[in-house]
Amino acid sequence: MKKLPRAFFQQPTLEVANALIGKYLVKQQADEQLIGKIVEVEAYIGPDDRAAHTYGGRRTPRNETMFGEAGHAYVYLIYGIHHCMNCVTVGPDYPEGVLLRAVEPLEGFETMAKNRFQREYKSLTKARQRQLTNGPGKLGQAFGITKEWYNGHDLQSDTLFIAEGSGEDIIVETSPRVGIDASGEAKHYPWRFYEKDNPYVSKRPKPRSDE
DNA sequence: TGGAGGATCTCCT
DNA sequence: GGAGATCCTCCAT
Repeated sequence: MKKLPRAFFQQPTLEVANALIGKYLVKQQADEQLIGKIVEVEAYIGPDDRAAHTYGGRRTPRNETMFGEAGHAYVYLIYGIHHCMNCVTVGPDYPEGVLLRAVEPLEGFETMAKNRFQREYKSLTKARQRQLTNGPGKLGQAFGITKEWYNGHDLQSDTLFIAEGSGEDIIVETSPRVGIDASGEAKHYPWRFYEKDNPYVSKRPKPRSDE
């Protein structure tokens, strides 16, 4: 399992987002490893991006991590319930990052099933199995990533990091982002990246534009 | 299989 | 006071 170096995250945000598809999210939990292949992400480029928490350089206690060094985790609470994980990119004082929207479980199925549904994996329906990690809040819960423990976490550590993938060929597609309808121009930016035809991708892009 | 509505923290108006 | 980078349950097809 080869950890991605900090230099990877210091590239331009859109390049990092594109390159993250197919990489592995790894968490060391007790004596078990949780591994998920990243299949869907979104880029958030603060200063110019109305949809970002850091639009216009807005700086609050919540998003302080985004202003720090690249290669750290920005974990925030959304709707008061769900934890979502981002990778901070570029560098200090450039509040940009990539939201991890979905992963495909590769190792640690039992732990993920327990974290999500308090059930054994084999007792889950097919639909539930797919719902383990096919959304930003879901993967956060499956991996046990909370803002209390992991906001500001250095991804060079051994407990939570991003690793090189298998090297398989991956077809990456792009689309506008999800869930940001009220964000003006930025909602049209094709800053969502996902692996073509992967069943764990959270949502299919809309068949047609509704504009 | 899909749409409506509720849950409940953080920040802005 | 209200909306949000969401997800779950319930109910109707």
